[in-house]
Amino acid sequence: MTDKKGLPPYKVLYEQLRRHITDGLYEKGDILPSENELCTTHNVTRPTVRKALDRLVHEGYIRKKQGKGSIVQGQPQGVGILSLSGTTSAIGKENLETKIIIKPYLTTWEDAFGFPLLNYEKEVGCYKLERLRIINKQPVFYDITMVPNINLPRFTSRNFENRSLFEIMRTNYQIEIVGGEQKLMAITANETMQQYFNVKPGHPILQLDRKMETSKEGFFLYSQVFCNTNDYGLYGTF
Amino acid sequence: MTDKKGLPPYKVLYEQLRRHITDGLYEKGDILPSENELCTTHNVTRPTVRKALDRLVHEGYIRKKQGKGSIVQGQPQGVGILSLSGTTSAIGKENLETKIIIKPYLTTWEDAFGFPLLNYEKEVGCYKLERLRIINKQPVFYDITMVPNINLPRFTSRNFENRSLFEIMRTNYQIEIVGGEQKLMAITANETMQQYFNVKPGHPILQLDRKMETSKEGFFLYSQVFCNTNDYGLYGTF
DNA sequence: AATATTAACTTGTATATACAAGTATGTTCA
DNA sequence: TGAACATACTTGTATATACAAGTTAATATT
Repeated sequence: MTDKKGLPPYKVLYEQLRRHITDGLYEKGDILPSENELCTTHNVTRPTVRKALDRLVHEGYIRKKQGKGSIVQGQPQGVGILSLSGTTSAIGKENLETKIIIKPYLTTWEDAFGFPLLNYEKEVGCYKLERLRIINKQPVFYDITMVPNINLPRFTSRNFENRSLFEIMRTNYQIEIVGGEQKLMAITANETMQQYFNVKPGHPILQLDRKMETSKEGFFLYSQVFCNTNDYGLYGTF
Repeated sequence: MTDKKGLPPYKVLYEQLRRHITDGLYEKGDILPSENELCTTHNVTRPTVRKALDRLVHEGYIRKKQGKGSIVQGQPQGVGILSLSGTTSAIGKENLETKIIIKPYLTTWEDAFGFPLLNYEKEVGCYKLERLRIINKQPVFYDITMVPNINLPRFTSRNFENRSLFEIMRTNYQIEIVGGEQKLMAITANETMQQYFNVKPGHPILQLDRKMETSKEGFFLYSQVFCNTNDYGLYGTF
């Protein structure tokens, strides 16, 4: 039994619950319908429901308590920029505004932020996009993302404003980020950053170079994130 | 069916496999016995085996491939300073030298780096120690650690030079770090850091405030790490 | 009225089974 | 010899069921 996209039921349920949490339909402290209720409403059995819930637990969306239920934790603070998810889920949608500085365009690789590239990646080139993330009217993240040019229909024409790249990958191409590696360092703002972040020369900036592994074998995303941690420190759990 | 410790079978299996990997019985690239084999050798059913394997996958010890098997990944490199372990395992022991600046001493809490303290923690006070970590003769980490003063026999008299705090906790007190939360930000070096790291004023420094959860309920460790990422960027996987 | 008990929930764990889907290997046929 | 196929593995997903264990609230008892 699969939905139109061919997703297995447990993923469908996971997506729906996850969506309901990120959309605020369930708020922090709320209790999800019991496993048995979810069984009947979604016409699946308990192990299937539990598989979906396990994932939500793992990613920090909910917490389970025996005898009580599944308690919504809200935006997964456990899955901040330092672990699995992107900046959107690290901060919470409400106050996050994403501004596209450079729309995705097809180009050749110069360098993947120090990460070695596979041969096929060099051949096909990549999409590159630059974004500025603004929290409560204040620019906090400036990131450059490189996506290898495999078959991603209509990729450049999609709307990236206020939508997470991860979300677009997941919902439109069924590609999920399953892990990755990252390098972290503290630097001082260069002229570009001084302009974007509206800070003085010498201002400390947190730099994050990431290579992200996806559910599609051999397909990686590369990004470089600059973060003004003056007002918003990065938060994560492990 | 439980073992002497009352652990459920899936945890017993998990512990055993995990042990075999960390002990080097299985090496990177090896393929674990198939799920069905593990079923028969451990007298459990497949869902139980899969539950144990799921955990190993999640923690990065193995990786599964449909049609092939469970491939051992070796020691989870995903456990760098940004996730589970301390600085020692993030860098590798070889070139890391630890210098104790202030030996552990019993004191009262001023503040746990912004993390809220439990009442009992405030009452019992804490051990505080300061260390400087030197890589290839170059100071890279300066950290302040606070350990609540529960019953830790001979804690202040132990030798912390060139030994990880985590290792001491694990081997001497059977306390393991099981998770935690952290805040990250970029700052500029203050006078103390300028001195320790031998850098100029205005030098960017990476600051990491961590609260670590242990296997002992209600027992947390707190630390603040300052890192000169000029030559050694922090590296981690997720 | 306050307390102890019971019942009805919740999640946690485990079995037994079935089929789908990916991988590797051998076998057959041209 | 070489390519196509069949087979026997592997993990992935799902059902149906059962009981244990923790939580909550109603009920019975004192």
